[in-house]
Amino acid sequence: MLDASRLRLLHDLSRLGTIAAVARLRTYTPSAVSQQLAALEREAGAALLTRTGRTVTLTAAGRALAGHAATVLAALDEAEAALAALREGLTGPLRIGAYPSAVRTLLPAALVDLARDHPGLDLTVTELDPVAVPAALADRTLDVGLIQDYDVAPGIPDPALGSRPLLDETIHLAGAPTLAAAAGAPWILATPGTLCHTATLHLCRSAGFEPRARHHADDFATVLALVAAGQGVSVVPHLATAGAPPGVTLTPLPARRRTRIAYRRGTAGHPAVAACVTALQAAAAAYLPQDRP
Amino acid sequence: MLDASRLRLLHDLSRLGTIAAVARLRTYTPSAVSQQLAALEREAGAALLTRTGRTVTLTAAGRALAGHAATVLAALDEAEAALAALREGLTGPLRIGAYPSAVRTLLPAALVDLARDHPGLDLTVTELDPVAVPAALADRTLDVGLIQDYDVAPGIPDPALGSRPLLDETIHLAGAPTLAAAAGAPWILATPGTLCHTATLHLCRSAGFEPRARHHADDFATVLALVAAGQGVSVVPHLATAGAPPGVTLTPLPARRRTRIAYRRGTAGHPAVAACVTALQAAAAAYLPQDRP
DNA sequence: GCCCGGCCGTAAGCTGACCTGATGCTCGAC
DNA sequence: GTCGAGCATCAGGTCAGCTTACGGCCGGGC
Repeated sequence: MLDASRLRLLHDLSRLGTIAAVARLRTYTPSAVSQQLAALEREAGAALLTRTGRTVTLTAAGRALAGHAATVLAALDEAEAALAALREGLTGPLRIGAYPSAVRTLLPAALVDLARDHPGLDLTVTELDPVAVPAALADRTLDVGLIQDYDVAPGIPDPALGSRPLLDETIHLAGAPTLAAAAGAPWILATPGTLCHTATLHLCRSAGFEPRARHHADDFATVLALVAAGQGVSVVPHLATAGAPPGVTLTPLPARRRTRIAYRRGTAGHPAVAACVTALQAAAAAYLPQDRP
Repeated sequence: MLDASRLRLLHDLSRLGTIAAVARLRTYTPSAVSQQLAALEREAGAALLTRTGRTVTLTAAGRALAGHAATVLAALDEAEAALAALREGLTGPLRIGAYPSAVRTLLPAALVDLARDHPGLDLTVTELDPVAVPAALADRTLDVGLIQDYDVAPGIPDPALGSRPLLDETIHLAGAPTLAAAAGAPWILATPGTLCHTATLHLCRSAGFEPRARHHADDFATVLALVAAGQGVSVVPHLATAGAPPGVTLTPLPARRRTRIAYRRGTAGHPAVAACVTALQAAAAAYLPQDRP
């Protein structure tokens, strides 16, 4: 019978690409991972990976088996979720990943609720960009994470993840009355590669111009402070406008940012995940009434 | 992470009922099984079984986990089937279970075809009653098995198994011109517990009488020999009438026996299983034209 | 062109998991 | 009451699997 922990290593390899990365993720030595994958090849009776250059790539059989490994791992997730659902109280670790502005606004209320209702839970919050959430969930570095989706740059849903809607916010232009007026102004952009950066680019390009970057800041509080100091213009979602410094003009734009709470598909039935989803949805509902377009 | 081989032991236990039986099936000592299940309980964080009298029963958590274990094992089956499908030639063991009359009639032709087309296959045939086939498939004692279903006593399909139709035969009364004439005659019955025995009982009872058993024989060739010797009457399916001794009157009855070829759901995509299914269906087609009602 | 760093595989050695066999207990049947 | 079946625990030996150490290979940088 194929070994599930070896299948997990293969599944990790199919996402990460190198044995060394898998070893770092699982806190093994690369040697151990290499040996386990070699054993899996023996079990499978087929070559699963080939050395290409100084790295390895999966063969067709390797890719096929990695796909089936995802199914097996999801089934194991479901089994563990079912066990957790049968246990008396909610206990154990729950690792939540969210982007900075959510950590400051939504998370505190949700964490208080969760800690009050389920004192046995061991909550850990990690701040990270939404684009890194799917990988972190697959890595089992996170159990729950907030992902985003701009209507101007819709994302493709990950088939390994389930998700529930959380927020649907208006995007505001900060520092200028209209997008046309902001076209020539200096912009405050996020670091390239983040979702925020690409969404801003999409927004400006669909308005017919390329933003001229002057400053780079990921934190919206920092961004708004720079705008208040007259250092440039930027776009911020509704959630970030709560504590905006006075004197910053905010103009709603015809663009929306949707936030969803995501989890591995197999853990959908896990009571801790379900409790976290409801707590976050309750916290989001407290913010929603302020953002009716 | 839950261990798949331990989950398999739990799954076995849920079907077999005792740790000793699981140990016999897996050729372990009961001590090893007991230790592995104890380790699974530690992993699961819940009591999975309780001692009741001198045996054990599953708790609610144990039953739930056993159900999920079936899902995990099916996913592992599918992964192995996918690997086998990618391999060059068909190799490896294929264990076929069938009832005696099929072993004599259908199997030889199918085995010849299979051995010719796939010389790498290691074919093993086991003679057993259809009622034992689902358990043997679940035990992994068999890979493919013939199951039966009388329209007078329809069976309930096993959700863990897939199947394909193979034969649909007329049942013949042997040794008497009509069922009414056979009511008072001595009967040759199969051993109680076999599907054949219960089907005969159903047939007689729906005709309004209880068959009086005189001889017990499971093999239809033996049954027909006894009928030819004037020792009693019996019912035999079409497949068994091929080499009937002369002088035995055979009367078609308004009852049919359906034979299906069954396999574990996860192995549906296994090329060896698929090849066996097609070979048996081809062999069955050679018998079918003789049995148009 | 050459060196260096990262990646992968193999060999050796040690720790720990796991199976066996023995022992003791409980329960049910005769 | 005795016996047998079933299960758990304990001691002991074996083997899988990890780490460490080492060598080969490729690609980028000076």
